[in-house]
Amino acid sequence: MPELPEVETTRKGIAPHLQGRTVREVIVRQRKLRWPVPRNLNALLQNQVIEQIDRRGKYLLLRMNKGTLLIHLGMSGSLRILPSQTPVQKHDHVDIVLDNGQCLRLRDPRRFGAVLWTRGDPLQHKLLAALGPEPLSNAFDADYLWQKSRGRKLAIKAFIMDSKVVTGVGNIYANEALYLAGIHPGRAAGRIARARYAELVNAIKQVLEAAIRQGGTTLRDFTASDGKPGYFRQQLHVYEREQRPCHQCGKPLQQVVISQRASYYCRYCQR
DNA sequence: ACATTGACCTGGGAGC
DNA sequence: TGCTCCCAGGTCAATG
Repeated sequence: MPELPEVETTRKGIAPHLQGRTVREVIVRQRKLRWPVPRNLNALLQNQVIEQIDRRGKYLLLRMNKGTLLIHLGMSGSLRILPSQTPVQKHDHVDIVLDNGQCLRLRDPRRFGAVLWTRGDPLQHKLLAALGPEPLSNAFDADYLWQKSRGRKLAIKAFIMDSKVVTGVGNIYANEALYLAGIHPGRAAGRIARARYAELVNAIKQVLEAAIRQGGTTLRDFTASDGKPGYFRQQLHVYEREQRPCHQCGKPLQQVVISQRASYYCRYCQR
């Protein structure tokens, strides 16, 4: 489900409820996620103060006094702030109960998400250490992306969805950014000029920023931590719009599969 | 080093 | 109603 804008929307939603609170109890109902949830999570977290909530790519970082809880939402994960007595539903796997009677509840039907504990610098954790730059940071610019693409033969769409190249760009926003930049999603990454990478970097930043402003994209089931959907769907130009008219030229949009993922584009506006 | 594929899961919709 | 098949906001590990 969530790409960077949905994770950032979640972070903004939960942070005010968590910051400065003490963990009273952790309840784990299902340990089998993408990686096993630590057995002793309750013992690890109990009585710790949640100091700060950060995001790195699609990971949420709950920084506490003795370490950091890493949360990844996978394809179908969501986090809610609820009164801790709220009856659990199917796929509610983890509760972090706070000292004010509220709890942070993870729901994840497909269980591709992750909840991991790490001491020391969380950015050095195995899963985070190799991540590429944040797409909204200054480190992510035309020079970086162009340099990185030299000699690469894979499709540009797969290239920008590679978390080692840039982190946080998933299937929706890769499609949208390539449309805005006028680049065909199947074009080899190494055969795109530097000037076009400048367009692409701008498009990625703009589409992510706009989506964050709208609270993310709800296609099927994404909700923010308050249960509300994201409204960026109304501004999608190509994603899940095959056969519908291109917003620039009016001709029907195409759908193809690139690197096993559905890809949408305009054959006339994207080269 | 790079590119491709399979694997992990459940739910919802289409088609019969 | 119910079965089977296909698809879905991710990404790591294994394989050439």
